[in-house]
Amino acid sequence: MADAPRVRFSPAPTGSLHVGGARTALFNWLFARHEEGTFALRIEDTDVARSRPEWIAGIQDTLTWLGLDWDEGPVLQSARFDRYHAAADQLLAQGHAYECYCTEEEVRARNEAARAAGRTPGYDGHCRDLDAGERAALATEGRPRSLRFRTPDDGASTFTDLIRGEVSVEWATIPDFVIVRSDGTPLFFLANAVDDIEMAITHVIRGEDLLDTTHRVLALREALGSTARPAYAHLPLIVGADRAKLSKRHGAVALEEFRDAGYLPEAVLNYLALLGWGPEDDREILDRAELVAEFDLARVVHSPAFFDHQKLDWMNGEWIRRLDIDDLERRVLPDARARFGDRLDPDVFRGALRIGQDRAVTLGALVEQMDFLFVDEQAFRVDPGSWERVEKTERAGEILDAVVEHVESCPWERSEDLDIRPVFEKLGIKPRKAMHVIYTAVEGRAAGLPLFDSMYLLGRERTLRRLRAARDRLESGA
RNA sequence: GCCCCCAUCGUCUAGCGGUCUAGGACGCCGCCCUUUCAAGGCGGUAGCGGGGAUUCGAAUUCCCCUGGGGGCACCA
Repeated sequence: MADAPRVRFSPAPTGSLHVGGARTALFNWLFARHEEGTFALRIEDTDVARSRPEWIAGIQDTLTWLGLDWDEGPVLQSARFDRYHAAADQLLAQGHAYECYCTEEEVRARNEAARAAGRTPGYDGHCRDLDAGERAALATEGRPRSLRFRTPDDGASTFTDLIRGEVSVEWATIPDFVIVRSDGTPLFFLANAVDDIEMAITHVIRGEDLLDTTHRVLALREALGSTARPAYAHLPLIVGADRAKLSKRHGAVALEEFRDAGYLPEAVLNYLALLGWGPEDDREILDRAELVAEFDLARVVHSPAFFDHQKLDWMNGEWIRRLDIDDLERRVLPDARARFGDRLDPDVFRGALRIGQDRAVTLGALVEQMDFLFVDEQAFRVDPGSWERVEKTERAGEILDAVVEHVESCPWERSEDLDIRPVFEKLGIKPRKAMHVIYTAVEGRAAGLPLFDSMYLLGRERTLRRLRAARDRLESGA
């Protein structure tokens, strides 16, 4: 067990957990569980200004919702600044880092000038080789002092990525970078390197957008005297419809949005796992245990994956169908209570779940579909688009009359009693042509829960009232 | 501009030199079922970016091109 792997998920708490972060967390977790290693949570909040405690809590809540439990942490980098300062002092003393007196504005201005001139941007080494006198002079001017890491002048940095194989880059193309801000706070590179060393991280699994930074972190580790190197695995990016890295402008990307819309954690987990990875066989629906059993970094694909909401929808439906009725009820109840309050009748609710489970896409949509059952009768409204269709339907009034007559007189013991197909048959109208009229009248929209059960759950009185209301409205042409 | 990564149906992917007239899934289309439909069943549409090279043989190996993406912050 000496070499049980240790991995970490290390988000920056500058927002809620989004799709890309969740996928990174998932792959780390799957790897740790499959290898029976350790999964740690580390919060990279070195950017104090942009980090917020509520985001830290939110990220933990979302991970918990997904069922991604961590064995260590959360380790907060903001509580470990002394470690980073010690490391910075060491690097400075050994000449791996130097004091830089350029202001942020100056550096930015020179970068922009370089870009405009068609030259490669990046720190130009302005303060790289100052002597003690020059440094003292700049310091007495009251200039801000940051610390920069001195990258090698020549040679190349090479590491073997578990997914991509050997990745190499010339040091000459990597400029010196800041490791301690002028306000004294450490930066990502430093904190990341120090913590990975101290936490004895063996495998770093993260997004491909960090591929280039790996060279810098590796150089830092070496400068800090670490002889061990973690294995790196850079996951392909998740992209939007324009093939660019997924972000807010692509729509729903925060996991909380999916949770609130009624996506099941099982489905989200399952879908995310299949984004850039898959088991050896053809299975698409896999539960947590199956994912853990099958997970293998070697099977992670190399190219970016498009986040397909449609496939997620399909998968969510699959997972909803797999729930037993008690489980389904437990998951939907809070939302239904919030929506319907006291009007929520438990028996009717359960009945609605039974008939709705078969075709539900999200829990949220399912609750919305049963709105007509719990709405205050005065507040019952018909969807305008559906009503338009009713108005265009031939003999709609006649159909309503006939159904009213049927509902008035038929037995009312079971939902089967409410089979109104014979009514259509008598009228010589195909149910498929005009059934939507009754759906709209009773449920308020053309597409909804199965009709006969719905009418039965609604009760004879309310069903009749709505049918008659629709009849009257049709007549008055309102 | 420079550096890096990537490249099979619209999308997610299987494929790791012959068994590929390229398989599965989502979507889409059609048909069936049916209580309209957003469920179910059956079927269909659709792809190896281009050019060289290696080889008896290339989706699979190598090179070039093209295309896409990522990075180049006192963000992470």
